[in-house]
Amino acid sequence: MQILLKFKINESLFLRDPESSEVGKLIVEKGIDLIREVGFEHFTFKKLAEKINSTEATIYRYFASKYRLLIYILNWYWCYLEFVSKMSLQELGDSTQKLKLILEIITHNFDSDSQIVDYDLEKLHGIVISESSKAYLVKEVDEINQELVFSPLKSFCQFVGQIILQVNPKFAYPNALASTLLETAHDQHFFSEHLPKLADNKSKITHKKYVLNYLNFLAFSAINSYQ
Amino acid sequence: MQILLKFKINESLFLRDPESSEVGKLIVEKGIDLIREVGFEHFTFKKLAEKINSTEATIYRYFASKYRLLIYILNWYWCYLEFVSKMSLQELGDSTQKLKLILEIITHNFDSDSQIVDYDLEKLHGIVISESSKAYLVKEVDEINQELVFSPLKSFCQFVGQIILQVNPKFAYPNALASTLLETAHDQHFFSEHLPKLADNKSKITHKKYVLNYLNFLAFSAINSYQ
DNA sequence: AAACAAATAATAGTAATACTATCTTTGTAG
DNA sequence: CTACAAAGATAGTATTACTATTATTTGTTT
Repeated sequence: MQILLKFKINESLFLRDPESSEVGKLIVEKGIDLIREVGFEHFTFKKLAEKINSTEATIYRYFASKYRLLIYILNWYWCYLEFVSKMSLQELGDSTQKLKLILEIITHNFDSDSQIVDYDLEKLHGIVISESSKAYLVKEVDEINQELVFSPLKSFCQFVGQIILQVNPKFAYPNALASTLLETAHDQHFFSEHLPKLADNKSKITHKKYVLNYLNFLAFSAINSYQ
Repeated sequence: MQILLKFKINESLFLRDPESSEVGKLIVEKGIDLIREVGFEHFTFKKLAEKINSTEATIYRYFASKYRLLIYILNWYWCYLEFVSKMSLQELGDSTQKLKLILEIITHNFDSDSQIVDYDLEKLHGIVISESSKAYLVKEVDEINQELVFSPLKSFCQFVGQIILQVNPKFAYPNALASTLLETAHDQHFFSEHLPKLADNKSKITHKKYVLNYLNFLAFSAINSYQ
């Protein structure tokens, strides 16, 4: 079975809905490729226009800036995370097992990925690891936060936070731990790959497996420690 | 007593040593102010030149790019962290107390700060919170890492890792936990201030105190959990 | 089939950014 | 007093992040 996911993305992120046309879809799809290839700092609409055989002006009719395109892409990803989590969790009754599954999804140690055909999830994961914090670590964070563009991220973290509370109702930091696990998943993947002294991936396991093991340890030692 | 700290910063980060002249010192000092004020994305050498009544060309004689200046500033900060940690820890015998003190230093809940007069540590802390991950989350990370510009960061994390091992010699993730604590200190401070739903600062305590409490909980529940 | 609007392509242009180059002035060391 | 290095003043280039204008294509209605 192939699944095509469509999420309602905050309309303030685009000028014209990229899902509404072929060029629009190309902008997002090849945008992901290009950001991945050159990094967000070197990514420009001009280069993207060349890649999709279109023009800068056309891309600007969809997105006001490359920054908004990045947040659009991340919004899609955060919606995907929450959707896949909720779908996969239905089968499970035990909240500990639920949290374990969420950590698998966060670290991309999860195979439902292969059935989803919208965007290349591997490339998307690469962007999320290196670029996602650039979405909020900006001077304008409070203004853009008012536009609700971080709602999907908050929503996902609060969903994870509720499952953490199911595991231990007395736990004092459900939202903080949820966001810490997500951020640490990105950081440790990046460190394991590029700055290995900031990680402890000694055995020759994959970066993903290493991160999954570490997150499991971190999450459950925190949750199960008596408050 | 007033303390003036001088660290040996990696020479590949500058073209001319900014410590060697008054303009050089101004570039770093007012650079910290300006990055703080406008954010790294909006920070330019032209604006900095105006602020110090000098010219772009002069700044370029010290630093090849604004990016190198940022890493220079972060290097100073990482050296400061390790230095202050090592100094303060001499008095303590208990390794648990040592780690607690390190968490105070990381979160800036520590008063030796006031005696140090080189750079404004509060402003520096602000930059570290919002901009430090931009130093390594770039496409060029592997090349610049070869220039050893991340050595002070790695050195500090490994120092903290060793103390973690003193607390629990069986602990499997000393370096990962050290880097996680540092990054989480920044993330949670930022979230508590700007995206509070990603944190759990319910009571009306300061961001710093909240982060300190959370880090203490996170660190010791991880370290004391049986491997 | 003609008429229409909407989207896109093609092109040009602007202000700001990230530099590089050159030439002059200034301050200090021998 | 000379020399020489640092800094100032000025100019210039390529790229970036846009905005604007016009022309062409495309799909839809009548």
